[in-house]
Amino acid sequence: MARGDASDAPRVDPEELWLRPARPRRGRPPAFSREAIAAAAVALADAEGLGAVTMRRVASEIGAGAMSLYSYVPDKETLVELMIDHVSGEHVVPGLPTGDWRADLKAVAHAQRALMLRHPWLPAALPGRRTLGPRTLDFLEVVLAALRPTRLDGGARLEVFSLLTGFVAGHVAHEVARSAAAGEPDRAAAEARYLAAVAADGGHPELAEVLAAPARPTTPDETFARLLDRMVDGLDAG
Amino acid sequence: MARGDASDAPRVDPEELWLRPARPRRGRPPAFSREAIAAAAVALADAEGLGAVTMRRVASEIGAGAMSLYSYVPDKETLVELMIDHVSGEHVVPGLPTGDWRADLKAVAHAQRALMLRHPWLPAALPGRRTLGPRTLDFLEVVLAALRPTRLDGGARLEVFSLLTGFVAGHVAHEVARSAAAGEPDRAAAEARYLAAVAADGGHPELAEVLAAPARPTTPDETFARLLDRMVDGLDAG
DNA sequence: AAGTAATTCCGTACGGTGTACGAGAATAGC
DNA sequence: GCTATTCTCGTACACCGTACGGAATTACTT
Repeated sequence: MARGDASDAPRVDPEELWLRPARPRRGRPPAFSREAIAAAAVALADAEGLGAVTMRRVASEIGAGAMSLYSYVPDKETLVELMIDHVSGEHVVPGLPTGDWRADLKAVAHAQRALMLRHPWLPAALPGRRTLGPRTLDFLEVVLAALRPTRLDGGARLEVFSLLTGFVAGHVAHEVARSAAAGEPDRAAAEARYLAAVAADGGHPELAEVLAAPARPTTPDETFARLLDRMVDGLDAG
Repeated sequence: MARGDASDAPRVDPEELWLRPARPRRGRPPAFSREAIAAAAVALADAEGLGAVTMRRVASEIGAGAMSLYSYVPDKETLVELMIDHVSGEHVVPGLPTGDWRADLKAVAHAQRALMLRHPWLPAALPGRRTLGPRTLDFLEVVLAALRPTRLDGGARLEVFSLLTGFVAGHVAHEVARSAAAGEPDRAAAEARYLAAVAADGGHPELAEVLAAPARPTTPDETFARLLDRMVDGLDAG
């Protein structure tokens, strides 16, 4: 990110954020809802990228004044948190757990990837993550249930969850960047020339060999499935 | 990231960036070097976080006017690229390959983690990555060499490299966030209360069980090593 | 020696960002 | 009706990346 740092922010209380009282008894009634705001922000990010998600932009999209958002959200960072949890509601995998934890884990990972391809800004937004929202916790719950047959202890199961999420996010980020680069043939060609030049200097024989070998075409789906299989099959059942 | 998007940027030619002519024949001689600029930016990011890295700040740190940096770098994004490649020179793992590719891969991953702990902004900066700089290519070369005994084809070896890097980055990002949160006991307590409240509502039995189980203390090093072993041991040689 | 082209240096300025502040508006309880 | 409470949002500020253009400095050409 060229994003700000994560080391000095005045974070928000997750209790305040996620389990807020249903309605204040007094005062002017809110004209919008966090749900609606999150939905608008997500739509914006989907259409124009995370960079287009601005307080002013989101507010105007929803028909509100710029500063009104701050009644619902203390921070822009929190808005992003809301967005993440909003889309997290989408990846439901019906029929889990099946008892075959490896298959379940793979199904979950495929759902995560589908979600991230649908919302390409997600992998980039995830690293700054603060707390897990309710939708994300629902998802966590499913993964933990799927991992029950492994007899891993609680901590280890949480680790596997974050390992899996991190893997998928990293992979999809790569995938998205790659497909974006493919849209600009000039740049792709320049990059290829650069790598070729490096390979030609003799200092990188392994790289040269890899580049020289004809890359047989594989679809992104196949590549992901292959890597995922490698990873999941290697996980020890404890 | 709450960072800008990666889908519409006017990228820079990697040839222009990385294999620039040694010196222009004419014109005023440069007062600084990309190396020095990158070093200053890295020092800044190490000390105050990636958010403190602004063009003006870096320039003043080096004793230059704000706009002078644009003679060396077309973009702020490119500056970050420079920073990444600058620190990539640090993770040398002597004596590779040994022939035991799993052990080599683990050693490499540990070196990567050490690097990222030394430069906590790195995991956050990585997702926007454009091209691989020379230092990073040196590192890639080592990993490819280590993977030679696997007889994986070139594409698969590149995949393993990015899988490994992504895994380490994701894990360290988590680690850094966690240790930052530990510095604010109020927030950590609030988060714990929030999770306890969610667990208490009965809708997340698996989560409740995990939270109820006493977490036996493990060091971050152990945790990382365990996850890494799980992953690497699972990689197929084939 | 003089001129010209190339390159770096950097002050100024512009549009855009997150958000602090505070004055108004709308509601509920007393 | 009064007051407390909450949402609304115009204005303002500091800061960001960077476009622009003139001054400074060098090397090549003549």
